[in-house]
Amino acid sequence: MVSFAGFPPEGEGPIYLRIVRFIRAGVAAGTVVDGDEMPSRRVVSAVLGVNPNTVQKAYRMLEEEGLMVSRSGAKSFAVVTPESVEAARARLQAEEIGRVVTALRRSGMEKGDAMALLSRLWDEDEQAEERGESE
Amino acid sequence: MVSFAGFPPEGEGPIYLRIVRFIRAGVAAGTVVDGDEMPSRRVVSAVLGVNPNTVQKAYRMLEEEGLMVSRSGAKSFAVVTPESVEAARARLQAEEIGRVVTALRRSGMEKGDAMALLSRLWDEDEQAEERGESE
DNA sequence: GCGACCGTATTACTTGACTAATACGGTTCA
DNA sequence: TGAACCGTATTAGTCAAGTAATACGGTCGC
Repeated sequence: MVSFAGFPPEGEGPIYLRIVRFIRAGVAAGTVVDGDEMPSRRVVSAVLGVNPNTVQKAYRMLEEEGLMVSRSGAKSFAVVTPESVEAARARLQAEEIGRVVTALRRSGMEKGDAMALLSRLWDEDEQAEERGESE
Repeated sequence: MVSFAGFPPEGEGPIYLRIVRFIRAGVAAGTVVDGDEMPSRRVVSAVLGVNPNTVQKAYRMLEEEGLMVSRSGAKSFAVVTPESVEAARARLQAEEIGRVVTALRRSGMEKGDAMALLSRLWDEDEQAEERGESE
């Protein structure tokens, strides 16, 4: 059974996305294995103190990513095929960054500048989120 | 006088940010020169069919970036110096990467992985161009 | 000085994202 | 079969961002 132990009580961003991240991290870390039973929406909602629909939203997203399967009325299970999961995520991420790489190179930016810019913006984004997005 | 001719009628994101981008692009492209008079909030609002406060929000942001100056009761003028041009271009580029940073962080990626991915994609894009490929 | 225009501040409306409340039908197993 | 659990759908409440409505005081040219 997939465990939600260690789920950060406070965190960044919407709850349902934090759930998605948590499971994805578990998959990436090997904590979640193929065929693992996922706790029901109601159980997770009780543990986290949120509404079952919030968990449902997360589970739906995970299902669309191919990381779990659900059948109406029955239990849900994790689907972990490391190659396809990693490949799919890497493709999405590469797509995102690829557009920017092309745009930045076209504008005459150097690789080192782009790296530094990414690093700085990453930290800023992190701090902004920790602060609650005000400025 | 800075012109809003060619302002895209439809576009992505909030209106005030599109205005900011439009002016930044003009500064970066040299269309807007130093000391250029900026059309008043009311004039721009009439041309674009939005509320003066929407323009005000954009102008305020441009002022904070050092791209224009405003005095209560008087006209507003563009400030174009080598520094401000560089600032405008940097802002445009930062916006590009900023979107990716948010997307990648939202997908649960670590900073180190993002840096590595950017580095790899940059090299690939470089090599693709050397080979004379087009997209 | 005074009218016309300017930038600015305050307040309220609209919309979408996020979450919750509630109800419905399917599956499982004694 | 029926009780207990499951996933799912519909609807409503909450909150922040974006935009609008309105009013205020400053600047400028006649």
